[in-house]
Amino acid sequence: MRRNRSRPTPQQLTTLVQLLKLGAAGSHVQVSSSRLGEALGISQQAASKRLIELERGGLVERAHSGRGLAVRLTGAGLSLGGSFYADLRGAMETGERELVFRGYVFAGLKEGGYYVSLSGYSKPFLDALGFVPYPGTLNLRLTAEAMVEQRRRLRFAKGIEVPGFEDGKRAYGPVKCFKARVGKYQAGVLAIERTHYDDTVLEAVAPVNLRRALRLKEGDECSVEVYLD
Amino acid sequence: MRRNRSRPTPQQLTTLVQLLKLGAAGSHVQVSSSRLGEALGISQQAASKRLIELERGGLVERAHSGRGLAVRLTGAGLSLGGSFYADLRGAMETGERELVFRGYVFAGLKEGGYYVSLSGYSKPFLDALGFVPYPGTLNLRLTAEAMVEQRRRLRFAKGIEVPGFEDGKRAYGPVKCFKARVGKYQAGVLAIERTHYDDTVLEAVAPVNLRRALRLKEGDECSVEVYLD
DNA sequence: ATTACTAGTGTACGAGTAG
DNA sequence: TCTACTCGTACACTAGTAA
Repeated sequence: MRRNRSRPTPQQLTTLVQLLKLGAAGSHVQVSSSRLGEALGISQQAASKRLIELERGGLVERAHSGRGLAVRLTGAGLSLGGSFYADLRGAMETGERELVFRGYVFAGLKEGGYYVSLSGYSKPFLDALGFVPYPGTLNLRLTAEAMVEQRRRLRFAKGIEVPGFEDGKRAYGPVKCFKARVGKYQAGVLAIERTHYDDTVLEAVAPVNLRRALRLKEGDECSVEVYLD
Repeated sequence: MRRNRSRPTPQQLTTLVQLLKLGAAGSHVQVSSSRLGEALGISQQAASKRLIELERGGLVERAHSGRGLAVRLTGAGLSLGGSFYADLRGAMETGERELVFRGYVFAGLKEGGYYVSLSGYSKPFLDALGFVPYPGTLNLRLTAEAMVEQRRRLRFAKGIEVPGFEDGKRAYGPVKCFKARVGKYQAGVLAIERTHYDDTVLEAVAPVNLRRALRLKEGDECSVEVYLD
């Protein structure tokens, strides 16, 4: 006996997820088998076959439409994708909702500090965190491997989105942040993700100059509580 | 040429997700290849091979431990699982954050009504929705297929968890609900999921007796706004 | 352009089994 | 019990190509 046929194959599942990413959840999405294949890293022919298989299994509706296909998940497909998503969310969001970081104060690259200093971010930050940040960040260098791993969780946690803005000259993108606490001060942590290198740095903002308020010097140890929601 | 080897195979991905569900994100998890195989719907031998492949790819750490194996995701594995999750979340949470339901008032099975009438739920509901519910629910029968599909989204949306309680005799489980509005009244919608049949029913609660307040009779049409977050 | 057939091939699988 | 080897097979894939 091969496999319980009532269970979707990994191929079916990943194809379904890809279709969800393409927006085939609510309404029909226009997709060609070559584009789908490209997105999945397989050939056009294999993508075509996968769609046919998904249709056989009652997971998608498939109709020829102009140059390509119009595809939409059926109720069964949505159920499958939805429970897969719900399961994964349960797995990813398990654990503490509050992370304590410990690291060492360092000057940093003033990247976050630059953004916080822009007056256009004041209102968005007030809405997101409940305070207007002091124009400068407290940078912590994370050395312990456990801390770096913990930092990585912030990449994939939802966080709070601070919307971007334009000032006429250029546009400033949205920033993901988290509510936090440093010592007795209400604070926020910025999750600006550019490179994997960033996982050793934690950037905190607060209504006050944290460095001065807590009398922190370069290299001092410091801890930050981050609230995941 | 087969496939771009830098991309995980569907098999690798689903195995990784299963490991995440088993809690291999933060710390090592004790798992036997047969149990993993069972969870994945494959044989013990295949599960063993998949773990070896994942280790080869640098996605998990694997160590023999007593009777079975101790498995943990590496940084690369967490990154992969995390971005997969983030992508899927983006896909699933796309669309309106506010759903408008339209259906017909009917007597219902009084299931939700029974729960709301229990005094032990009063405080949890107050915390979750901001009001103590009138002991009875307004039941809407959804007939339009679009409404039923929309109703299905509530199954997989996160919602607000109303914690359960014990009253000495028995324990009452947690209930998922959403903030909502019926006419001019602040309300809530209960998402008690027992069977797929439930997707044609929407159960609303409010601080007042909605049926009386809105002068609704059996079979009257009525609409409910549900807020997904 | 497309979709999707056919043919041939690599591989993931289950079964059996050793350590 | 466990893990994980070998082996034979079923199948998902790529390539070629028709419509």
